[in-house]
Amino acid sequence: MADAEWSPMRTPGHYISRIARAFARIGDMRLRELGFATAQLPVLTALKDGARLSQTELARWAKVEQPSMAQLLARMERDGIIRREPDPRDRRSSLIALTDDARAKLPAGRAILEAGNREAMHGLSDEEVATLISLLQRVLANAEEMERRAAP
Amino acid sequence: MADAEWSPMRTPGHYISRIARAFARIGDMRLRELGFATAQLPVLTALKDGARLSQTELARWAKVEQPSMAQLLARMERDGIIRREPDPRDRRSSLIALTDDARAKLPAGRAILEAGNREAMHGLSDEEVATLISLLQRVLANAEEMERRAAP
DNA sequence: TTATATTATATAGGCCCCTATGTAATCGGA
DNA sequence: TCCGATTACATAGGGGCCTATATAATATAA
Repeated sequence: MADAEWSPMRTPGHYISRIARAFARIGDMRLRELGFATAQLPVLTALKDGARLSQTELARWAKVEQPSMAQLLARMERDGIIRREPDPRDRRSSLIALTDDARAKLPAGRAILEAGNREAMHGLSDEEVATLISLLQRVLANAEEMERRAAP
Repeated sequence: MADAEWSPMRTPGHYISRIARAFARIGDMRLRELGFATAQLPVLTALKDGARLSQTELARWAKVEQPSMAQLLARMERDGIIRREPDPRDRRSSLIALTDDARAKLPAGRAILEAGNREAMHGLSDEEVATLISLLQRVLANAEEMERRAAP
């Protein structure tokens, strides 16, 4: 940061950040015709078989904070992707389910995403993809450990 | 997306997205004491030796769109990190430079980030880190190629 | 030299994520 | 049973990224 030799632009973190943004742009562009977005994927997969989950359960599943999920669900409800039903067991909570309309589009969405993933891994052997996933899992575990130590 | 077998949560893209968010949270938390943020790193490194660059040059260097850089620079100017001077050669443009105050904090910021990078790569051999970087570079190249083909 | 690109910023509008905090309902133990 | 702790959700405020579009200044070509 004060030395010409050190380059934070060639660090794994910076590559990861650029790839994350690029994947989001590409996925969102391709899913737009179906009315989906990449941020919705965890919700769509959690609810795909007709399951009904609470907002908190969805937030935990998607690994985002509760207010992030609240906003995402608000947009998805506005766009007709999900529907809320009161939870008979807990008056604080609602159960969230996919609309039939959204459910009907899931197979097309899945096809788009699988094709995108294949393109993104183009030129990498199966073994290299497995290596990449394994290294990413280890780095993610390190990051989570760093956060755990900072805020127990 | 409609099949119990397929899990978009175990895809390289999703791991990458989670790592990117975790790194940003950790880096921002640690840099806060200096008044810096991870999004500012490309700007800080580009200007560290007293260089003066335009907004467009900084956006290209940081690999973000021009309005993103405009907003980032507005926050950095508000926070006393950068200063704008009119460009004598082009009245549309300003030249952006670090304040002395920000420059004085760069070595501390660099130390924080280098320590964070080491922790994030904990348990990975030098060779594994090199492999990870190489795989990420190839995936990033694929992603950029996908965007180039979609919008030439 | 004048009309036409092209370029540098600015601005508007939106998505997605975060922290901090408030409110209401539920749970658990004295 | 009743009260304090926990839990579910809502809301406020902000960072950071994006696309689309407007405006002004510069560059280029007929």
